Amino acid sequence: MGEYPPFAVTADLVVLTVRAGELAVLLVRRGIPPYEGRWALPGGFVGIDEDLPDAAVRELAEETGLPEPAGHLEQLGSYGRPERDPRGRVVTVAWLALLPDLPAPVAGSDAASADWVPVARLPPGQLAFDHDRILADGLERARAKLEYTPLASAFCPPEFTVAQLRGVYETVWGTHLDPRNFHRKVTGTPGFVEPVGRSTEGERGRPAQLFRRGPATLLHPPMLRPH
Amino acid sequence: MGEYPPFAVTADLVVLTVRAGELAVLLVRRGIPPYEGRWALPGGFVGIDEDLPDAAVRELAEETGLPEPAGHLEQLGSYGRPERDPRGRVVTVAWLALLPDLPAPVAGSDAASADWVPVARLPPGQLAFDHDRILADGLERARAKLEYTPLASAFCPPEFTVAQLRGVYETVWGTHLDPRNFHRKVTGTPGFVEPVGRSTEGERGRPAQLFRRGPATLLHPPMLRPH
DNA sequence: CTTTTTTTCGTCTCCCAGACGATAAACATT
DNA sequence: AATGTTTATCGTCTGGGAGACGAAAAAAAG
Repeated sequence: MGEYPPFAVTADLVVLTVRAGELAVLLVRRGIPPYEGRWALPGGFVGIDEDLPDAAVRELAEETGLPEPAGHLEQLGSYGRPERDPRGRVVTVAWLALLPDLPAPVAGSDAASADWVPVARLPPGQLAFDHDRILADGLERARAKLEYTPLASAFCPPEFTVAQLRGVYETVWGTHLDPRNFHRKVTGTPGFVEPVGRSTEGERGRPAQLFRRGPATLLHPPMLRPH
Repeated sequence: MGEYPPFAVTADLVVLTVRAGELAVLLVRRGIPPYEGRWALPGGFVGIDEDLPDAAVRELAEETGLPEPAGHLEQLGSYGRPERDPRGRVVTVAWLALLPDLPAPVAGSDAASADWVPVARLPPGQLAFDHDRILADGLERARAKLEYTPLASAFCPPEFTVAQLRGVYETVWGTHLDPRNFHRKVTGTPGFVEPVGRSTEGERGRPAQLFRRGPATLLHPPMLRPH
């Protein structure tokens, strides 16, 4: 067997979190050409003996500094326009990660500085390579998945309140949800959340019951976006 | 720049159609090692200057012999376990195609024989490489997408009846649907189908109104699977 | 002690899905 | 020509869930 065209394969990450009421994406400032000084999605080359999910997990750990946070990671898609990287023919396998707000600051292991950037304040067309499109696809995927999966809890710490979960939906969708109907829906959908037995203390207002993630993998019926 | 690990990149296709009341997938019989004599998904190497969707469209045209049928093509995902191809490190970008039943027989342009194989009669573990998993993922994607998109019409000819469309749902899902509720749902969902003004002739029973695809890209509310 | 804030429980209405009766319009059979 | 068979299409009824709110409960803030 013989002559295949040689490609480079990378793993790029769309890492999303909700912090301070805003949906934020993890970006790195590029220190070398091409696109020097521009924001880019974190990522890197896949090792020659490395499986694709392993490469994504490795890059995520390198970039966030955490071993394996209790978030969610799934393949988003592959992008390989011949001109997308001026250095050569590079196909990237993009991944979508949803993480709870990290208490530890993001310490980039390599020299490039990494930071959370609120997506609402990110002007389009500013990212390196075709990362604008990859980010847009990741955002759309995340918004859609909140409807029919319990993945909103991936943005929350292990124990959370219904109001926290509602805040995730409101931030990701950019909409307002009725607290009473949301409460009924979440607690009434089997397997979505499980009561932990304790309540919050020291917060404002009436203490809220604490929940953890339920075993459900699909929401039946789904949580529909308003309008 | 310089030293990236070299990969080969292929485009593999899960091409589905509904024929004779069965869901069938397009498979090729491999004529050379590895996996000689086994069924495999059609596919081939991506050209060094070729965009990924272009490679998929090209492979689809080569394998079906048709220029660009009125079906649907979307990226399914990428698969790249290091041991998935004994010839070397090959990452494949898999695509899902939904086509109407082709009047022309499938004439494989290359020596390998291609044929439609009903998925129900395909024992698991029989496909080359990791194509069993890719096929399973493609089937699951297709079944799920019928719920919230009008993509069932991609399995139909340009003009079709409500009963034909119902038959697609029933064979893909393997369920029975009530003809009256289905008719109300399809004709009542805006943008799903558009009446063409004519009716069928010479068929059994009362003539049925002909429809064509509507402009909707998403079904609101979705067509839910029973149970 | 009152006000404010937030959680949580109910109620009411509308829409939609599922179950199913009834009618319409063709062909097949006698 | 009359009748039966098949399939399409329209209607009706009922139950569950979503959206819009009212109201009570349980804490902190003033």
